Amino acid sequence: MARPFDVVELESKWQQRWRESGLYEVDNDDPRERFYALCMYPYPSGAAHQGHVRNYTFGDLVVRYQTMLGKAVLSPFGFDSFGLPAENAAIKAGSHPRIFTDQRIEELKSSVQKLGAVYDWRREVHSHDPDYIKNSQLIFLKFFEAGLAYRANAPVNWCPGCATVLANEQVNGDGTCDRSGDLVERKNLEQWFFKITDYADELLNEVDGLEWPERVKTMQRNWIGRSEGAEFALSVDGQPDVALRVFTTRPDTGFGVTYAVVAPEHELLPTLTTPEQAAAVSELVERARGASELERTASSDSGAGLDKRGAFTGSYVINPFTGDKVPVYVADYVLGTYGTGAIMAVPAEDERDYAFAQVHGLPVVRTVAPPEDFDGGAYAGAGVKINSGFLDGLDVDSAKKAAIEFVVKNAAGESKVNFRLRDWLVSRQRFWGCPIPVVYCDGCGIVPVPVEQLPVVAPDDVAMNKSGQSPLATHEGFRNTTCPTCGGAARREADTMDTFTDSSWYFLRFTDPFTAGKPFDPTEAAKWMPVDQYIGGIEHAILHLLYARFYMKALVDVGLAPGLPREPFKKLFTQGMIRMGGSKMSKSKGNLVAPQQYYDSVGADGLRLFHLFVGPPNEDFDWTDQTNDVIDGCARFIDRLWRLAELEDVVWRDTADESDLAIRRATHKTIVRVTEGFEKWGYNTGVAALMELLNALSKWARDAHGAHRATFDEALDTMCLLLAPMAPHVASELWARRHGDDQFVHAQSWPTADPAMLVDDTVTMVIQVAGKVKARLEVAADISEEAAIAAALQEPSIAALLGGAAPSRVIARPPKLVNIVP
RNA sequence: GGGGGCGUAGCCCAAUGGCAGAGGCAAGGCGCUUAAACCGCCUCCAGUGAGGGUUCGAGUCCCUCCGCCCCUACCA
Repeated sequence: MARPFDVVELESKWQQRWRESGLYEVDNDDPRERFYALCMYPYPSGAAHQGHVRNYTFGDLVVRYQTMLGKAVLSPFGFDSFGLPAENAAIKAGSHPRIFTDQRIEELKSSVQKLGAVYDWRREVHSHDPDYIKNSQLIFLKFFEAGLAYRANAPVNWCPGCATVLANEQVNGDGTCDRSGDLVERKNLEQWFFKITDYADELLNEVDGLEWPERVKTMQRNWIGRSEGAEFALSVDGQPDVALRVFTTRPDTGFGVTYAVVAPEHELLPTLTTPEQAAAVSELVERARGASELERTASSDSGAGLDKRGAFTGSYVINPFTGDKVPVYVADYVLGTYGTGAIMAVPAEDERDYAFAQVHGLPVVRTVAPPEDFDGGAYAGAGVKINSGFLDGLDVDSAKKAAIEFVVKNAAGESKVNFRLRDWLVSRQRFWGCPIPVVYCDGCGIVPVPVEQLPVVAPDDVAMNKSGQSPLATHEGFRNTTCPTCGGAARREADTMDTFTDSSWYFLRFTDPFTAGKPFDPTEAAKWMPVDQYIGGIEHAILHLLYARFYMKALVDVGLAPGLPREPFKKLFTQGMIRMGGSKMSKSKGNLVAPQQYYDSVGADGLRLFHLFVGPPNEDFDWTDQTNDVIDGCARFIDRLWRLAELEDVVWRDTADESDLAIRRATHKTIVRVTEGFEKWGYNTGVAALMELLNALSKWARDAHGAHRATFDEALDTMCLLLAPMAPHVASELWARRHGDDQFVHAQSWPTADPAMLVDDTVTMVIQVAGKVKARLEVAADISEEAAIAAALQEPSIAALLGGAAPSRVIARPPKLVNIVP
């Protein structure tokens, strides 16, 4: 595209001037009202792609807009610089992940700066900086001290491709690794956990008060997965010392329990298995152990394969409600990790139990009367209790309460709340992460590394591999140490922490990156927290946001963040994703579109305007063949504005006339529309409003009728101000050309509309008959209801339609509409 | 299976329950030009996925269905 100015030169000039001006460097004691705007800090994967562009454009808009509203806006940037891709790349290249990472950081930083996004770079943070590592470790030790970090042998998700353990959150629904796509295996290992489950209730309850997208809030609630019910014991027939504890959300269905099921991992399974059934049970257990999650969850609807996925143990338990003996099965549809790992099965009121019962020929006893027209198997809805002894006639909710009372008295029961949320497994058998700061001593056990010895930093000469063993474990110099307590020989922990631990507190470090010796000074952090506006992708709706919320609460509780709010992010905005050819634009899909070519042609401003204009920010959009044309269109808008500002052959009039009034009104209405766009994340309509104003202004200024200077200046200055957050470079340049080279448009106040300019003298009033538009009338804007009705009825075409008959009803919404119902 | 979102012109998208069109892209035309591009001006195009309901009035609210997308899932 031929541009009326040198876009590359202009943009780099202003980027330099912003840096030099320090306009967006804010100090913690800034007297202005504070505002903390934050985009999720990125993993440094190389030069920016359109997803970054979109993200940081929105973030920059918030920063520049809030600044023009007179606030001190904290706008920090940093890098989530630990992680697998760098380690894998280093293994491949035979180099060190730090080299790779630092390179990528420079690339991403440079392309973000070329976007014209402004940050307080003095506060830049990298997760892999020794200082950051030290503080991450200090937090770990505080968690350990408080009992929030613990070590346990646990079945874990092992990804053979990544050669590491994964958190539950990193395993896909089909049992594959979120990152590599490999099938995840189950292994028992000694691992470090964070006790996020201690906060399950708080994490759930406080979701309600967050100004977050409903969708994200729902996802958080579902992930935490609170279920209310009862836990009680089933006594085992013939084994008086053994009881099988089960959890249910439907204690009211107790009379319908026709069998029980334990998970293949259940500790009582050997006790329950009779010699006759041993072969069948062990076959089932082997199958379940070897089976991937994928196989294990397959065909759950159809019931196909269920015969092979369950086996009778040979034992019976007593249904405490009926006193009946019911068989105990082992089946892989019951999970060892949820509830007690055992269930009471009620085929009549649970679909999975029903499908299993059908296959294994187990009886079905209804305890809730289904609706008359019900013809399915299990009925899980509301209704009246039947076949349920003392519960008969009750509704489900009352019956639940009564049944819980019953099991409390008769079956060692209690009402119980279970969560789907598990403790957070933070150990990773990888090199490029924050080392876990503990040592193991034969005499003293687990010993935390003393704070004054932090950070524990990995040596550079570690052989990285994918053997599944932590690379640090192979480095004798690192591994062998002395016990801080007894001075004897000890071994360092060789695992590193999940990188989600780094991203769980970086927003706090940003508030106070200068304090040494601790993660942040609470009084400094309290000046900015919580983050007023957090911006990021929907892909972080569960993991990152949940972990960060947990960290915030835990940091307060362990005393590192006294006085700070327990929720870190007040408002959250999740941007829509960019699709291309039907799938998400991503590095792994190889369908990235780099911004550089656009920086060179339409400029960052043109590209920014495109991302703002293409549609609502929270909605996805498709990058198509037509997209480049639309981007050109956005640059064309900038060019048209430029030419108008530089237009020389305007006929200037000395006095204002009616046409000036129209332009002034258009100008002030545009202020309202663009401001609303900023407040309601409707940038697309804001850009459209600016285009509209430019069209009107351009036509008016070029007309032989001529323009009045003050009107023109007001309109053009207003456009520069409104565009300052959206297209900051060209807005800066035009402002400086109009007001002097030392003038910054971004140091100006956001314009406010004159209310007098927002009302028109006359309005087109629509006259409807029975809801259909029949006539239009130009009326005074302040017309009364009576006058509007009178005018409508007097309108000849309306009078003719009514034929002299009195209308049965007239609805007037002056001055816009009168609706006559004949 | 559960949850959420979307469906308006050839395309992207606007419309506090009140005239379906603000803006852009594409297409076509005119002007400018030796010509083209650029630039300026103009034109064209849908009755809102389907069907019900509420209302004086529905793209908008409610219900059913269709299509596409995202998230989630043996969680007892």
